Amino acid sequence: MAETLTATALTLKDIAREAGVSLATVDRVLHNRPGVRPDTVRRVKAAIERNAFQPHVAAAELARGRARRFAFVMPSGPNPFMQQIEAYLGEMSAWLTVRRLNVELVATDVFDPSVLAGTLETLSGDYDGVAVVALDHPGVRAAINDLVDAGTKVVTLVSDVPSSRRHHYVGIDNIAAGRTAGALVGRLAGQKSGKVAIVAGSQGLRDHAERIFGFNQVMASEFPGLSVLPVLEGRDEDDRSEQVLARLLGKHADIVGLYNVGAGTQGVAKALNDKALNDKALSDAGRNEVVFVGHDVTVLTRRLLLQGVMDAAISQNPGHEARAAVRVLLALARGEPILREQEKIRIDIVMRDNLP
Amino acid sequence: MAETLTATALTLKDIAREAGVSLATVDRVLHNRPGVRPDTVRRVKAAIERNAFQPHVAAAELARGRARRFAFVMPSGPNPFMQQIEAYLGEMSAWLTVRRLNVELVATDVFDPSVLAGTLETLSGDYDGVAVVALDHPGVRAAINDLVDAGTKVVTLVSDVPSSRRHHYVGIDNIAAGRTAGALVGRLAGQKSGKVAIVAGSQGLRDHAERIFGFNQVMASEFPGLSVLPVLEGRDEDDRSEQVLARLLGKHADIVGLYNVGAGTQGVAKALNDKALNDKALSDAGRNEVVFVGHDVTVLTRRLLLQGVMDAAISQNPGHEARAAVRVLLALARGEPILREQEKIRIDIVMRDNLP
DNA sequence: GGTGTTTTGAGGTACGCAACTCATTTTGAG
DNA sequence: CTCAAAATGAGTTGCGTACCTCAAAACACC
Repeated sequence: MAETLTATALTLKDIAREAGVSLATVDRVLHNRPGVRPDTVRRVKAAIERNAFQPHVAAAELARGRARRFAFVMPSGPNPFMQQIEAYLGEMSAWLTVRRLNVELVATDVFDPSVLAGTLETLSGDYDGVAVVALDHPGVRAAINDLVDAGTKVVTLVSDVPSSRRHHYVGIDNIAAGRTAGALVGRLAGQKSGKVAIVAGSQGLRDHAERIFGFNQVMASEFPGLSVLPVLEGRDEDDRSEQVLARLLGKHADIVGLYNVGAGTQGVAKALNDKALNDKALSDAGRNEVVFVGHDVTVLTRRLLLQGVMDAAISQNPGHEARAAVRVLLALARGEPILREQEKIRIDIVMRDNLP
Repeated sequence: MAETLTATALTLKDIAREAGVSLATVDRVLHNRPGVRPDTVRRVKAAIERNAFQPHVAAAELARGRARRFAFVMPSGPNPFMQQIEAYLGEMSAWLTVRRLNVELVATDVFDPSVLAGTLETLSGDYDGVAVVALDHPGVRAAINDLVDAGTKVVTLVSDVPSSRRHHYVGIDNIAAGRTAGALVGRLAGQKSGKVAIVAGSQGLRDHAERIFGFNQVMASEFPGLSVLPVLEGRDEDDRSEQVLARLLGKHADIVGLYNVGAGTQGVAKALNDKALNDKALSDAGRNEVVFVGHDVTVLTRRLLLQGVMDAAISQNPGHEARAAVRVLLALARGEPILREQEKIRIDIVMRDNLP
C-alpha cells in the first residue's frame, strides 16, 4: 500500500571502502584533481556509478564556504517584460541568501552585438554563472563560447543563441508561440473571412521572426479564408506602432484579426480603439470586432483583456523564467542533473478568465 | 550598472552577539525549547527580525541528520491524471534522495470519507508532512485537523478542504477553470446560437460542482445565444458517459458546444464522433461541428486535440503539482517561507499548437 | 640497487547548525 | 537572607563534504 520513492543515501566513506581506496583519493577523482592513476580513477568512478552516488547537497554546500556569483545580463531599456523578470529575481532574495548565492543584474544594450559581446567579456572569470538575454550574432556567439571555455555556466534567457555552446536555454519555442497565436486569431474570428494584420518590433529580431513564421504557417494551412497583410514594423514603440497600424486600418476595411508580435501594445490598442469608435462598431458584448492577440501579461495587457479589447495573450511566465534560470545555473554549477520538465517554459494562453 | 540582489548572510553567532546572549539561548528560542524568560525570548526574536536572519539551509539540513518522511495519499483507482502526478514524483527520486527526503505513496479510496479519514489517522505521528487528494467531508476535515494538531504539515492536492486547517492547497481555482471553459466554448462557437451540453462525473464532487458553476456563470452573462442543457452525470466512466451523451445528442440536433468536466473523455469523444459520422457533417477543415472543451492533457486528450476532435483542454500541470506539493511540504517543515507565486498552479489553456 | 617522480593514505580543519550536558548565575518565594 | 528553581553560559559532538598538508608507498628509469 505504501510505496517508497527514495533510495538510501551513501556517503563518500562508503564509496572509498567500495573502491578500496582512501577518502583522499575519492576526493581527488571527484574534483578532477591530478595525481591519480587512470586505473584507479576508473575503479573509483565505477564504484560511484554502481551505487548511483550523489554527494549530499547540504554538506557540499556547507563545506565549500564561498558564495556563488551569478550575473543576469538584461536589456537596459524600459521593457515591461524584462522588468517583471527583474522584479521576480528580487522576490527571490531571501531564497538566494540562505543558499549563499549572489545574483547581480547587469544592464546593457543587448541590441548592439558589439556592446553585448563586450559586456560578456568583462564578466569572464568573475562569475560562476551567467544568464543573458542574447541577440543571435556571431560576435555574441563567440563571447558566449569564451565564457563557457573559461568554466562559466551560461544560460540564454528569453532569446536563444542555438549555435553557441551555451549550456541551456530558458524560454519558449517562438515558432510554436506564433502558431498558437495564429490558431487563436483564426478560431476566434469564427466563420468570417477577411484580412489579418501583423505588427512586430522588427523582423530582424530572431524571436519576432520566428513567431511570424509560425503564425503564417497556421494561417496558410488552416484558415484559407483569411489573408495575411505584410508585416508592419513598430520597433516595439507605442507611437510608431499606432501610426503604422492606424494607416493600415484606414486602408483596409475588412481587417478581422490582428497579431501584435512584440511590445508597443499601448499604441496598437489605441489605433484599434480609434477605429472602433469611428466605425461605431463595438458589438453588443462590448467586444471589438477585430480579434486581437498579443504577447505577455503586463499591467496594460491585463486591462485590455479585462476590457475585452484584447482577446488573448500568449504568455511566458516571467516568474518561472527568473526562477528557472537561477535553478538551472545552480544545478549546472553544482553538477546536479537538471529537471528538464520543471525548467521548461510553457506557452501560456491567457484569456480574461484565466488571468494569473 | 551591476546591482546585487542578495544580502550578506549572518550566522547564529552574530544573532547571539546582537541580542547579548549565548548561542545556547538563541538555539532555545529558535527551537521553542523551554527555560527562557519571556523577556529574553523577545530580545532574541527582535534581533532575528531586525537582521532578517534565516538559518543557513545547508547547515541546518546537515545538522538535523534524520531524513524527513512525507506521505502522498492518492486515489487507488486508475485515474490518468493521478498517475501522471505519481509518475512525476517518481522522476524526482534523485532530487529527493540528495535532500534526504522519503516520499511514500499511500493509495486509498479517497471517495469514501470514512476510509479516507481512517487512512489519514494511521499516518499520524509517523510523518513530517502529508499531501492528500481530499474529499470535502466533515470526517475528512476532522482527520486533517488531527494531523495538523499532531505537528504534521498538511497540504491538500488537486481537491481542497478549505474549512480544514490544512497549511496549503496545491491546485487550481476550479470556478475560474469552469469560467475559462465557458469562455472558450462560447468564443469558439462563434456567432452560432444553439445548445450546450455538460458532462460531469458527479455534481457531488466539489471540483466538478465548482467548474460547472463557473461555466454557467460565463454562459449566462456573456453568451445569451447559447442555452445550457441539464448536466449529464457520467461518473467519470467511459461507457456511461458515452451512453448519456449519445442519447442527448440524439434528442437535440442543435447542440453546438460540449464541456466535459471530468474524466470519461474516451466515451465522450466516441459519442461525438458517432454523431458526426451520422450527420456526415465534418467541416472541410476536418473539424467537428460541436465545440468540445475538456480537462487535462493525457495521451488521449493529446490525440483528440491533434485530430481536431477536441478544441481545447483546460489543464493543470501535474508535474508542477507534484513538485509544488513536495516543495511546500519541505518549506513548511523547515519553517522557510513559501514562494506563493512559484507554487501557485495555473489554469492552462492547451490547444493543438501549444501542447506541452 | 638507487634515484627521482608519481601515486596514495592518513589525518586535520572548517563550514553553520542541532542537540545535548553540565556548571554557573540569577531570580523569586518563603 | 536562604534555598530551590529557573535561566543562562560555555562547551562538546556530529552531520558529509571540500580542501589542505605531510609522509609513506609504489613505480619508472637508468
